[in-house]
Amino acid sequence: MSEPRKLEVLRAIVEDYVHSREPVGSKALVERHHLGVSSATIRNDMAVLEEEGLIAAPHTSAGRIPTDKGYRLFVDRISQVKPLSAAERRAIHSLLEGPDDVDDILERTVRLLSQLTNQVAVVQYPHSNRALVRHVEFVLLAPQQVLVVLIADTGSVSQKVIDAGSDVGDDALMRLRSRFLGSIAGTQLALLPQVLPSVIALCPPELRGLAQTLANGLQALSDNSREERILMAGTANLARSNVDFPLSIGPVLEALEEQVVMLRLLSDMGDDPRGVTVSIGRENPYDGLAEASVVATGYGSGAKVGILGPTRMDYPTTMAAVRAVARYLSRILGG
Amino acid sequence: MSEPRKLEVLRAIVEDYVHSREPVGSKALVERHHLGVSSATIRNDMAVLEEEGLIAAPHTSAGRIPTDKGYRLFVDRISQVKPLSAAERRAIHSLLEGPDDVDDILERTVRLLSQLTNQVAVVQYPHSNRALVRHVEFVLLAPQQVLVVLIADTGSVSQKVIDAGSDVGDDALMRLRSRFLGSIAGTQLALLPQVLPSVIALCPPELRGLAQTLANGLQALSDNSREERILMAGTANLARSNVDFPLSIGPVLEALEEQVVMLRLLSDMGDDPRGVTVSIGRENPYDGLAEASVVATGYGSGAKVGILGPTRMDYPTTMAAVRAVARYLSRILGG
DNA sequence: GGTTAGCACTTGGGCATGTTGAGTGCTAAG
DNA sequence: CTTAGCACTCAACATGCCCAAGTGCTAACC
Repeated sequence: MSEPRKLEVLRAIVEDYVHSREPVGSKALVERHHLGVSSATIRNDMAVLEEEGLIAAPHTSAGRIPTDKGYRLFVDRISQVKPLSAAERRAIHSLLEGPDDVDDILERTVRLLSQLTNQVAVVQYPHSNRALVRHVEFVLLAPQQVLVVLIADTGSVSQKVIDAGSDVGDDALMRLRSRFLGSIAGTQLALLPQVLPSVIALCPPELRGLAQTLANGLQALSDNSREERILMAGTANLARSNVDFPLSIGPVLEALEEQVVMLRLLSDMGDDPRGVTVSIGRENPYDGLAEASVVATGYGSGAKVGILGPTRMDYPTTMAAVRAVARYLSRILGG
Repeated sequence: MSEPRKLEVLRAIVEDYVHSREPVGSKALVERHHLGVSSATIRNDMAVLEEEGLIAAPHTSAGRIPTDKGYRLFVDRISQVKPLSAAERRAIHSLLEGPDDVDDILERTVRLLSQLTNQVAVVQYPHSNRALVRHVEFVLLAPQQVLVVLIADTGSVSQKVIDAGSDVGDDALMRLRSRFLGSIAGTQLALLPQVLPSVIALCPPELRGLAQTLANGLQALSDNSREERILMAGTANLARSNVDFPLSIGPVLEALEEQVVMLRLLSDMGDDPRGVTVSIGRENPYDGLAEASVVATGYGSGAKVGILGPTRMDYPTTMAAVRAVARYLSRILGG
């Protein structure tokens, strides 16, 4: 039995199964793909593949379906990313043009990606490490409540209401605003922790308490504001592709709702800058996603875009779509 | 046949069916509810109810299930809102305390509501009609791109990137900022359309073009920023309660993703300030929701909170939960 | 009049049984 | 190493049967 043919058989099984959703048998295989051998030979090969844990039979006399491990091998060694169709390229082009809000762009991106792949699309807010502080605003909402607004030069705006603990004067707030603004405008968000203490130190003693509170607020905003959130679209696709497995859809929806879960999932996936990363079925740390795969990649300065779908998915085209969308996204939002 | 008993029978059918998910027959009915009559009598009553279109039989010899019309009658005339349990009251109390962001509060609200009801919870961003302009900020992102930020005294922050058409100077922007701020700080968002033209008129001619553009931006922000968005949680509950009807879950997810659909749905539902409004099954304009009901009510100054679930739902408790949550929300966010 | 008991009738669901066809594994020959 | 052939397995489908739940109706009852 030749090694190349064995891989060819696995490829054929994966492709047929993804296409038909049904276990594929040896006879059907030789008919659909012109491997130059008989079904009996294929059967032998399949027996080997099964022994190696790459495929499995749902019951004694049914065809085989790929295991997680089988998909893994397929993705890593057999498949090659399919180029997108011209229509798809055009769709990406046109949908992502227009010099709009970051939020707008991301929203359109997930929609587009979910339509291209027929899966659930997910995008993480862009990392703002390199982003610079463009503006800071303190707004008094109530005697003890201050709204802290942090605006980056990327156009991202984040805000937070903080509790001052004691009454705050409007003038004090103004003075602090100028101080903060003067000191931190233009610095990288990531450097705030190092810069803020010196700002506080320079404040007149009577304002220092408030300054500290505000600094904490800014700190929190720069840490976890945007980049810790995700946007998604296309959950309805779950219902469509999983007509037969309604059971598993619940846990998946739960996972999708837990932003924390999705964020960990995305960031745990390596950061290969050239290609997309795939996490298949049980490779996946979260139990609810045992029958799901995630295809994702980084964009811009390290945030992730990707899709989530059933393990039985068309990896080559999906990977192509994710990669293409990520590239455009990088281009639009700047590296 | 007495009218009151007929209603009593309908009530019993609804309650049993909601509880058991199975068509309910005449015999089971007399056993579980001590109506003082025999099953034969109930059968006669049921025949009448069926004639009136309030209940239906899935097939010749099965029990009856309520129709949309039946639920309608149940909700309107028979049921009375159940008081929440002490534990539930406490949950509402504790989860909604904490003087945080509007976004935070809303997010916690939908989570809470979805847990209380085991349905999909939906909340519309609060109407900001009465909100006052607290602050305005123009930030230059690129030579021709300006970020317009509008901060209301409610703590709501909305932003938008606009294209200036020609290069913008930082100083010009500063001057305009002061002008706008001086003129519109403290005015109601809703009144912006009337106030903005006069601000522009007062600008020096060379700035008027830019002023107009910025004013348009502010206008757009005040119109459609927040109040046209919704937040939701608990989509996983759909999968749980609909174990038997996996078919219908797809369209429902689609509807939920289309914010426009949900917004229309919510605003089309009357605005009875005292009670919750219920829209049952096909009463619902959107086809995908033919087997779903929406229970919603207004809060604050007219935005909606509510839940969406299968027509077969426990209306009394659900309505109670929605009402209670809406009340707390009104209280926290201020009328 | 409304209510009830009794009974014939309908029908989906469960179960045992049989049949079919796809698919396998194995063996022996090429 | 490949292939033909064959016995074997087993889900899926079909058929027939029975049962329980539930109905609708009629005739008696209060």
